[in-house]
Amino acid sequence: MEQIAFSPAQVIDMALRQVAAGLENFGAEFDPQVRPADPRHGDFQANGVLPWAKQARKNPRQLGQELIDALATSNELNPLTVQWELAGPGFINFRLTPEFLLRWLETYRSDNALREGAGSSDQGRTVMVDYSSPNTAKEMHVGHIRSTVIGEAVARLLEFCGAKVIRDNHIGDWGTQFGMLIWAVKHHQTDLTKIEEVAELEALYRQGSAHYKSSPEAEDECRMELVKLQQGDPENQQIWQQITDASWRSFQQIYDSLDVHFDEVLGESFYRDKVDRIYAELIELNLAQEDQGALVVFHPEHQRFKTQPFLVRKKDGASNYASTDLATILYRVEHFKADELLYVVGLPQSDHFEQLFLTVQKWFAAKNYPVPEMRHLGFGTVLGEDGKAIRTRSGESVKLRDLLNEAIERARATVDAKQEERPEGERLSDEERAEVARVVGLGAIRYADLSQNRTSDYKFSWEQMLSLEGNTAPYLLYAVARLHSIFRRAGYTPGDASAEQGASAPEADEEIALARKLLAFPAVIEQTRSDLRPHFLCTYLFDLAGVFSTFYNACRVIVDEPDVRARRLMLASRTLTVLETGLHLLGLETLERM
RNA sequence: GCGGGAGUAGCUCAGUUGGAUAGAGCAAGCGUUUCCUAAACGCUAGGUCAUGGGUUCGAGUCCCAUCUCUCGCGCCA
Repeated sequence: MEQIAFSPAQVIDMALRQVAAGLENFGAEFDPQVRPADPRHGDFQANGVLPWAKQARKNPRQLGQELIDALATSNELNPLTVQWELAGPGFINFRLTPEFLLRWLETYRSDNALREGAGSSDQGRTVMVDYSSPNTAKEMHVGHIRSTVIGEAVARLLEFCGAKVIRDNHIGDWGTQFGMLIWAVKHHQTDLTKIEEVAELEALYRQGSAHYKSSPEAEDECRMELVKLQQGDPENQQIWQQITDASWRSFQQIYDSLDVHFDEVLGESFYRDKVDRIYAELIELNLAQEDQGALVVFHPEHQRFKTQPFLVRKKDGASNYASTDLATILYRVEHFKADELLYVVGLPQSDHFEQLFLTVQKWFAAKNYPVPEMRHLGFGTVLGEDGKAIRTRSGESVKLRDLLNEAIERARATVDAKQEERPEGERLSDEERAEVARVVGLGAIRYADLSQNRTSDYKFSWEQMLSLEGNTAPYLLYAVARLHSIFRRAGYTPGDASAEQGASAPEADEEIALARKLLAFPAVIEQTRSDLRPHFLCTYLFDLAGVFSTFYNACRVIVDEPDVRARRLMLASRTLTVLETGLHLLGLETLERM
């Protein structure tokens, strides 16, 4: 039996390339541009003939005809699994047959099967994802949610595609604020080991900062504490360590609730003894130069960076985030053998990363170090209802913990309201309601963030993200819960092969539409992976849930005809699997009841 | 001043890198439940894709200009 490929689009793409390579009017460099198509036209379309014809100054219809004729005689594609035709100005439309849809659905029946199917694309690749990155002694706020949530989704996606992923939290645990903090700790006899909330550290910081500003002598006192810390004074070192530990205990609570776990937490302090080598190599290679007392890198070939400096060492000799970021990249390549480095950091820092990557490329090339693929996964700002960066009424940044708690509370209110509408016997227990509220509330925040294009700002709206309608977590979670309910009632376990025994190929319009949507999953994963924009996956899951609802409304699943019932159970089961797999990739938990 | 990002339906947003008649959701209006979760589904209406030029078989997407908003631009990260 012929093997069923995970990605039909890829098979079509390869077949077209193969055929084109042997044709005089095409060639090996022909890119067929296979894309998912509007369902009216087919499952996939190849657009590549048009630009090719344009460049060759030939008639696109004629070239297209030549290509599909050759495809027909080549045996690259089996006409029993896929049919094609030339359309419009020169598109080639491909339509998968119902028999193939059935066989694909029989093959890719579980999360594991999907994982295996997708897992070849990044096999053997080591990717480090740098995300979340809070500063110690400071509360995590809304600004961290995007980095944390997007970073986690990206990490999961890459794992799904077969990469070895190293999650690294590059915390801000070194800097001038520690002078003030240490001073405050010493003058308030604080027991840092008892601290569980960063808020207490923030209070200390405010005291230290107030003192710092009170007089020139006070300023010197704080600065002295910083100098002692930097010189390795044991007492200050210990206080610093305790501040870091206390901060981490607090962060950990949030990470636990979000199910985010890091493989490494190598903050700025980790690299402080690794920056001297950076200075030395950059100077040796003539990449860096002294300028106004500081060490800077210019990029003469770059419009802006020929004059806008990349400042790698301050004039007082101290390192900054440019130097530690450079040291970090070297470490990630030398120690972790990373092939790809991803930075989930806000878009305002794009200049920094552009300069950073440019510098690394030149430096590594000159030193013959392997140059990793580096990408800044920038994201937009979270805006309040007024369209400005989100703040509390008093003008402070919104604490992440408060945000998460409020989401759960609001979800709980909705859960309770919905329960009232149900008959007595079908209501959830108090415990179940709490669980539903937790999953829906946290899911809503996460999904609202991920379903938005990463690079654009987005408006934070409780009403919208917790809405039961539209492209939201509650809608999708409900679709999942409903599917579970179907199987409970029918007395089957989702994915149970015996329930699907003897399934016939999809027939009704709604069945075919659902099957085709399910088969679009591989292409969506590819697209999401290549751009690392989770909202592609979100849009797909929302569409899938909608197509399923239409199917579910039109086609009764539990019917008498065995083959029809088997195929509908199979469609329902696959929808459930794809929805759950997708939501889990995004970092959402799913529910069996709600 | 230089540079980045953005401007698509009343609102919130998609639009797979130049492809087929620009799509969703909310809000508005109409309809569907003796039937597997109505937290659902179907239908209607809603557009000069900021503005003006240009490139070509073809532009929301590319190039130029203009307007508006926003964010960066030497010792914070």
